[in-house]
Amino acid sequence: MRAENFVTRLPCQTICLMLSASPSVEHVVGATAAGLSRYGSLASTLRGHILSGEWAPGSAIPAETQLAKSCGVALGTMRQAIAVLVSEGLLERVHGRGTFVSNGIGGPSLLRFFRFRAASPDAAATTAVDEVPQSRIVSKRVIIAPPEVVIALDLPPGRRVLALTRVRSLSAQPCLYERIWLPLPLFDALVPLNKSAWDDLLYPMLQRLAGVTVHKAEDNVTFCLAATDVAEALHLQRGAPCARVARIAFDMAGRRVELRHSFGDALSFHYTAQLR
Amino acid sequence: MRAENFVTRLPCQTICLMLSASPSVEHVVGATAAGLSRYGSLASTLRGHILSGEWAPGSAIPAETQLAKSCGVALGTMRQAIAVLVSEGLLERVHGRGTFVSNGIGGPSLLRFFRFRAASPDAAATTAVDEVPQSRIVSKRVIIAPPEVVIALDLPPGRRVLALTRVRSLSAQPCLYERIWLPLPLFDALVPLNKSAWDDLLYPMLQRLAGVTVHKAEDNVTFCLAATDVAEALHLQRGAPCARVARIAFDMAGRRVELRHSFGDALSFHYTAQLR
DNA sequence: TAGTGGTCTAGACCACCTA
DNA sequence: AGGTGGTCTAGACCACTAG
Repeated sequence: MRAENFVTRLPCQTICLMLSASPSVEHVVGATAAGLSRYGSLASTLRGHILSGEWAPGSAIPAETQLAKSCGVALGTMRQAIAVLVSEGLLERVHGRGTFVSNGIGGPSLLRFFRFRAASPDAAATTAVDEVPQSRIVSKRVIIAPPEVVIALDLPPGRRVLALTRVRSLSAQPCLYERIWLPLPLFDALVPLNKSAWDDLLYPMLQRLAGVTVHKAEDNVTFCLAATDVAEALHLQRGAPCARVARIAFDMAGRRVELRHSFGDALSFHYTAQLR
Repeated sequence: MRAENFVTRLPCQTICLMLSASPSVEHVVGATAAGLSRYGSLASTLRGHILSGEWAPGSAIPAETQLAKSCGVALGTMRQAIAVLVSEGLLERVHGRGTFVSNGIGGPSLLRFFRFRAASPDAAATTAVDEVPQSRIVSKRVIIAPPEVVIALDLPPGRRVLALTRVRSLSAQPCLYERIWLPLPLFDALVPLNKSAWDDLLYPMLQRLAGVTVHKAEDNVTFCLAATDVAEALHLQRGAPCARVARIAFDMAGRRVELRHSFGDALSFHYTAQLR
């Protein structure tokens, strides 16, 4: 239970010493350094510390100078290793304060490209983005993963998932109907939760209760006609045009940790993306 | 020595001005004089060379060592400056060959997130992406920019634009109906072009005939009901559900150089985006 | 073989933040 | 004031690509 810095630094030092002491054998190592540059190996080592939870999300990692010294490399090399993880979004540097493990993406930041005209008559819509929608869990049950979920989350067949449906509202106006699938046993901790115990934002809950940090997501926008449950929840006619956003969320290790289908009234929906 | 630092800093700015050779780069000068880092100033200088056309898209820039020497800075500093432009997408480094000015984004790469189910029954759809749609210009005329275009392209009111409509087809099947607005006089060179003289891909034409490199774009996805012209072009019922992608394209200097509204059958449309 | 970018070092000093 | 990351130097050697 000792997550102290001194303890965590030892394996790094060991590996680094091994690499530098016998240059002729340095490519033999399988896991960390397989024909990699030195800063690449260091990046892998640091990544390991993050993924193992040794360095918790939000916490500061040791200073560059300290890391460089304990790994026996020049400062610039260690900075380069850190830069790799920064570009991956795993670390964040703050001038004068330190380098921190990323907290992942929050719920609101994922809504940033997902707006509703109804909430803001003008096209600017920047104000509406800041408003976090209220969420109400409609149903919650454990099921065997349906084929579509098995494929999207790359699960072994027969795996159980926690299936949620919820309605999200802006200014008490229902605007999104969501079906969410969370793989088990990863999210076992969420199964006993009462419907009313869920927060408005899911991802902070996943981090707090299951230790899973959502770090990346892929959205797929399509169009469909409202099924009965969608229509009822959004106060639409059955068969009304709907926008559907299918999202796959990834954790820091790149594992697929959530599939979500969000439905909204097609005519009051827009989605923005940057290319390049 | 502190004195040494001041001494070494002065000649750099002198040489940089000499390199830029055109005092008309006011956006550079303003930023340079302020408390910018040295590599930041160097980056601005390099950017000026690219935006002025002195370094043409696709061509190699001088070697790092040479640039560093002529600017009187250490190699590492020049590398940092180059890295800035690489991260902006203006430069691309190729190990062993050189550093090249970016050619911008091609037409196909902008279609990468814009796919049609009809063309590929299964969800993978990677094959269909490589297929470049055939384009047929339906109409072409010069008009005063409508209010929406004025806003989207940030034009002075009363400005003329070249307005195009075109139909794009995959395997002879019309799948996209596009309205395109190009600001004048920037694209005056395209005005006299015959309808049949247009290529399937617009952006390479913009570069070749008007010297404008499209470098970034922003897509906004919404849904609407087909107007008469859209419906006819796509062989749909009037009022049928349509996906609309409103795209604003930017050139290397960040100017808005195109507004485009692309319409497709909503039921055979999907759009993918990565978050973070 | 010559030229390019890529990696790495061992320092120095600067800018920023917190206490 | 003391710690953090940010900038910069002046070298060295390696890896890749070309003629």
